[in-house]
Amino acid sequence: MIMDPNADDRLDRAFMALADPVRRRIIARLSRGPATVNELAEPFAITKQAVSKHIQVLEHAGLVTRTREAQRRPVHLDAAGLEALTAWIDRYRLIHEQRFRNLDALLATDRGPHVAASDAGTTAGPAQEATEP
Amino acid sequence: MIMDPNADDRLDRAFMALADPVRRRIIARLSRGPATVNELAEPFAITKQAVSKHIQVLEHAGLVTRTREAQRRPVHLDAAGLEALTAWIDRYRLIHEQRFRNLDALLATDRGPHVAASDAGTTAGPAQEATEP
DNA sequence: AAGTTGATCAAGCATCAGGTTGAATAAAGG
DNA sequence: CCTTTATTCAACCTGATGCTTGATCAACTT
Repeated sequence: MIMDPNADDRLDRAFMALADPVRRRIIARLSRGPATVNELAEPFAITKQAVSKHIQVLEHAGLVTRTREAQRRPVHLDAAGLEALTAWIDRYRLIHEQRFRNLDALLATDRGPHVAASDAGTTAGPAQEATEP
Repeated sequence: MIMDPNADDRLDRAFMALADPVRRRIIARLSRGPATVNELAEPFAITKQAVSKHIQVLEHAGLVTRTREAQRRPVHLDAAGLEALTAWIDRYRLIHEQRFRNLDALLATDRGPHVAASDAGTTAGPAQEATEP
């Protein structure tokens, strides 16, 4: 698959899209099946134009897709877009946990660790990085 | 400082915090161990004040914590904060996939599905929701 | 053709997020 | 004490967001 030149922008838009409670509720609704703009706008106290904009944000973030059906444009959830986010988060969660396992192993074998915890932290990694591996 | 009783606000801040490439790179760095503001600011072409603000955003979002150590304030990753985000995303990803499994089962037993796919979608859920279950 | 429904475009406005510079605080080290 | 180091606070600018109202487009319905 093609990795678009700046995957950063994709993540920017996706995380930003979920940083709004209205858009999160739209995602929650779409997880139960596609819906039109009117249907999606119904629970909210804002105009349909505003909801339409929210959907455009979600679409541009790669979290939803749209089809044509007469004059309606049903919105569908795109699970792959969500998965990209959990993939990013989980990567660093796992690196973080791995670091703790390494530290635990070190403390188990080496007796007499009189260094502070934070000091041990700064020297735990072999510094293998560039720009978001 | 009072802890807001609104879980929405916490998700707002957490997703918003990750919607910035600088803050994501800070998270990536912290996954390898704690670091000070100066260390975190070094790879960036912005001022330390700006990085300090970014760290405050991450802290307010519950993604990092800070300790005191002489005049330095090492920043530590808070894995629990990240986990809350994957938990939110995965919930709706799973609901979405479950819906597909239900739809597949329906199409396997019921012969004669002449309705459009999107129409089937709008009637798939029994509408059991309030505000983000 | 005329009207209705569904959704978007466009312009305007209030608020906020990210960045800067400059001054202020806090803890070490002379 | 004064100086250096590490970090934050305060004021300010700029551009983006979220929302509104009013007009426009596209596809049915009659």
